[in-house]
Amino acid sequence: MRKNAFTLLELTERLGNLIRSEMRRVGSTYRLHPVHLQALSYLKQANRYSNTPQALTEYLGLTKGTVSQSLLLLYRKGLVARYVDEADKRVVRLKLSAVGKRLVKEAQLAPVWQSAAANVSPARVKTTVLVLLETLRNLQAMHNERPFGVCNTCIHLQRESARIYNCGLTTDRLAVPETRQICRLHTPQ
Amino acid sequence: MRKNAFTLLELTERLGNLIRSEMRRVGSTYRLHPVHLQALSYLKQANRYSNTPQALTEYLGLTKGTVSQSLLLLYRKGLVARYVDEADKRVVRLKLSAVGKRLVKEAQLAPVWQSAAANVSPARVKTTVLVLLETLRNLQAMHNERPFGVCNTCIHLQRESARIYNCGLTTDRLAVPETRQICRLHTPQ
DNA sequence: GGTACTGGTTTCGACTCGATATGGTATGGT
DNA sequence: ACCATACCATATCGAGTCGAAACCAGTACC
Repeated sequence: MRKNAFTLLELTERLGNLIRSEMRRVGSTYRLHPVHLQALSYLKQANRYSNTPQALTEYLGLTKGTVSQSLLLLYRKGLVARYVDEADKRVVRLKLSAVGKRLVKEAQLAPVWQSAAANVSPARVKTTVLVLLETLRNLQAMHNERPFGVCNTCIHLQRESARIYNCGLTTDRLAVPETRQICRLHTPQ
Repeated sequence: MRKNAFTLLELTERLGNLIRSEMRRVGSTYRLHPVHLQALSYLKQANRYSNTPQALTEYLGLTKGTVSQSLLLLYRKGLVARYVDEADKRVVRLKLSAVGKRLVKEAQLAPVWQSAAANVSPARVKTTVLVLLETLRNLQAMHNERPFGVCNTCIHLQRESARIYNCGLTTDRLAVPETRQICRLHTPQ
């Protein structure tokens, strides 16, 4: 099915453009570009290994210089806080400010999508999600990119007891809410 | 299934970003941005009602000023030709030059996608395509945007005989290859 | 202590993008 | 024939993206 793979590409491209347009529209209220909204949304979800400019750069697929610029803008607008890491003074830790968190909540695109996909059967949506996910993983693997997932689906997550988790890679103890965040060290099972 | 609709949004967004990155990479060879490649690819497929700056503007979801700029760049690089319409001298007709056509062929992303989706069963890919298409149509309808499809799936296409088609909207006769092109007047059945 | 490496920032130039203004070109009414 | 209005496209401006390359700490290794 070469033909359908091509259609898939076109559709995703088109939907991607639509999302961008929508982000532009929503973001213009705050004088923010799509990439800014994406950065904020990422930072809201990023765990402690992933809240750095470096991680954001990998996530967005841009260069570090570019991301540095965008972060500067977000900082000047008071949407993110930056502080240097104690252990390694080269790395900068990023955190959403209260205003930033509120903005991410306000600027959601999700509602529009929910109604757009409302008439599709849950089973079909699920299939779609799985297919897209597999395609995404494959593409990322081809480019040696990190998959960026949550701990539940990570090979390194170890359950010690009911409420205690460990990361086998960093040997850190993880709080339960933290296992729902996005990690740049994520390795799919 | 609110949750899955949200996941769908995230996945599409991520795949969209990946496509953009890839386009940036491919386009950098020719000093072109993603938007330029998209414009060229669109012009290659656009039928006679849809090869204008206006149509391209709607397709890309940008403003006419912006698109005018990008077209100027493509023109200066000798990738597209522009000439004024005889019937209505306000409108400009766009056409890929030989170089432009060659470039579109070279700068394909499709092969990468085909291998990325190679292990997914055709039936599942088909489901995915249908779900995404429906979502796209719904989103476009919500924003009063044009769907931009090919004649096969258009309500206005009339078959007169084996090889003769008509467009019921413009009352023009259509050549067979033309019915496979993208039309901005497309109305899904 | 020197050297290589790494995370981030800065600077530069080409380009996007929306907003606004402008100039041709139809169209419809009087 | 004339005018107002709508429409298609272009031009200009300013803020910002984006990659490339230079640069500047800290860190790690020997």
